[in-house]
Amino acid sequence: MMAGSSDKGSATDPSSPLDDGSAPFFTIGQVAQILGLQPAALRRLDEQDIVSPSRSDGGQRRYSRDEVERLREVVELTESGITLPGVREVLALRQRVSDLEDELDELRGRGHDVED
DNA sequence: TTTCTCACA
DNA sequence: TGTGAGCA
Repeated sequence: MMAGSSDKGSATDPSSPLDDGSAPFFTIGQVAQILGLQPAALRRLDEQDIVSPSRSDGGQRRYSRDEVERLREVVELTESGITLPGVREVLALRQRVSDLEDELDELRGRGHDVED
């Protein structure tokens, strides 16, 4: 049998920061390439508070995997004809729905009667 | 070289 | 929204 303790160094750790979607960072140029946008477009999104990437050495933007996924939703909405302020409203509404759903689930779990 | 901010069209 | 100038 194979001694299962030879390989598996540290490439598939389910609890590694490399798996935390929020650990890996991309430069604005990489994100622009992935989303097919111009670096200036990513800056507009940051200026309009649609996405808030972290900053690293020198104050350069650092986009995490989660930020890139959010950017992808934003570009889809903008390409649908929605303006940036409109996208911001959609994102806010989506978050509001998730928050209310969580609250609703909590009320149900406590045995409370949820009236519509 | 890349990214930054600021400004203009 | 895209591009340019000047800087770190």
